[in-house]
Amino acid sequence: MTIETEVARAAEAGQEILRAQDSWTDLPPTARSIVRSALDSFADRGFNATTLKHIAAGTGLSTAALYVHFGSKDELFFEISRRGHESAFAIVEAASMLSPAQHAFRTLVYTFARWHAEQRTTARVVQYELHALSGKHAETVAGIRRATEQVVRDVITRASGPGAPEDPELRGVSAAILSLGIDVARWFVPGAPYTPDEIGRLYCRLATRLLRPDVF
Amino acid sequence: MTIETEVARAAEAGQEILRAQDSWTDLPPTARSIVRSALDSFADRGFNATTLKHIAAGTGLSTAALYVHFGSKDELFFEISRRGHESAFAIVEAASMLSPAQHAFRTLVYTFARWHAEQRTTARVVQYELHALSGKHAETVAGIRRATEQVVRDVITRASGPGAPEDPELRGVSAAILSLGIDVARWFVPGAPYTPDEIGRLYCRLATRLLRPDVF
DNA sequence: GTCTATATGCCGATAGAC
DNA sequence: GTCTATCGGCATATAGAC
Repeated sequence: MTIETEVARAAEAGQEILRAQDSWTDLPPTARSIVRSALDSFADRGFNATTLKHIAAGTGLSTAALYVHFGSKDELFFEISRRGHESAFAIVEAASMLSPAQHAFRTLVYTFARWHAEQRTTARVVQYELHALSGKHAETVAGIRRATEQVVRDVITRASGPGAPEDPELRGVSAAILSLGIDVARWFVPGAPYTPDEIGRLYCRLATRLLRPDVF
Repeated sequence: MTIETEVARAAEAGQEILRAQDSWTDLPPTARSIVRSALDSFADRGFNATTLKHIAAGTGLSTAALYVHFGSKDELFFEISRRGHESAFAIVEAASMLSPAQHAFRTLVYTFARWHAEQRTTARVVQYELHALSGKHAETVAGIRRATEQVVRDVITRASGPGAPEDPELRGVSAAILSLGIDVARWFVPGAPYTPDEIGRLYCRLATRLLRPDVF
């Protein structure tokens, strides 16, 4: 079994997982368009630089009309951030349940990286606008983040053993793989030298090098 | 020559490079304290959420007094961002001039990663507040960024050959190593499980795995 | 160079008509 | 549910005394 075959299998499984994600289909049309507009602005201006005027402009509504659909700017942001975090958790968890462990590992890396490219606006809000949350909102999101990171670490640990000498770098490797995936949301722009699929495949191969340089 | 010996040599060279960096010693004391206060606030609140009141509070001055030392909030920010970018460029360039190429590579990875941890406030402004720049300011900074990335890519290319089969993943490996270093500024907090030195050494080993899984 | 006082403008949010 | 009009507050920046 070559590495390329394994990567191809991971890519297929990852695409399946990403397809299953729906975004905001439960909301009525007006609320959904507000969310889309807010998400875009939060992603490329940041929370503080985004005004209600920006959000309203993307929908054709007045700023006053926004308050019919959301309680406040803070609550609108929280709802977006929370659902974004849940989405990231869901894809990671779905990958983690595959077997064998090494297939789960590769699928997780592929899916996580590709999500950060494909859902770049959501991912930016999720990863880079945490400071805009406070109090109970911040706690809720922090909980989801911890759960996500735990799943990633578990998958990596399972994939690295048993049957192989324990890698003393395991903790560091986990941190690096998580870090690589998240940072995609910072540098990726549509039309970049890589497509989301290519980023997923690339990181899948690189993660394999990081985890077990001797496997292939 | 073991990998550990090589990492130790890179760490030593990297510390030398970082020691040579001075921060704002050319500014008069009041201006320097304004910069320090602004830097702290920009780093953990972001540019837009930082008010002149925040900056002034960190210095004991009134908001009006700030204007004696800096033209505007935008110019103060630009000066901080520009010098931060120049600092990042300087350490990368210093590492790039070492030889042999593989020692330059390891030292660059060590230094770049450690800088993002140790100078975390500066690094956050540099890497995550680009949106606050516009016009000529944005262009100036973009130029320094391009130069920095070019040096990194060149070092990695030189370290990977000649005398070895060309790695088809070379571009991707460069992107990943740059990405890993930058993302340290996002997740690192003082007192984390790793010290800046440990992060540098870890990333030095991981980068070696990424570049040439077969070398050690 | 630093202060207090203030000009000016935009922000988030609300009131009330339709 | 959407609008126009507006409130109260805080932001950056300036004026002018010391």
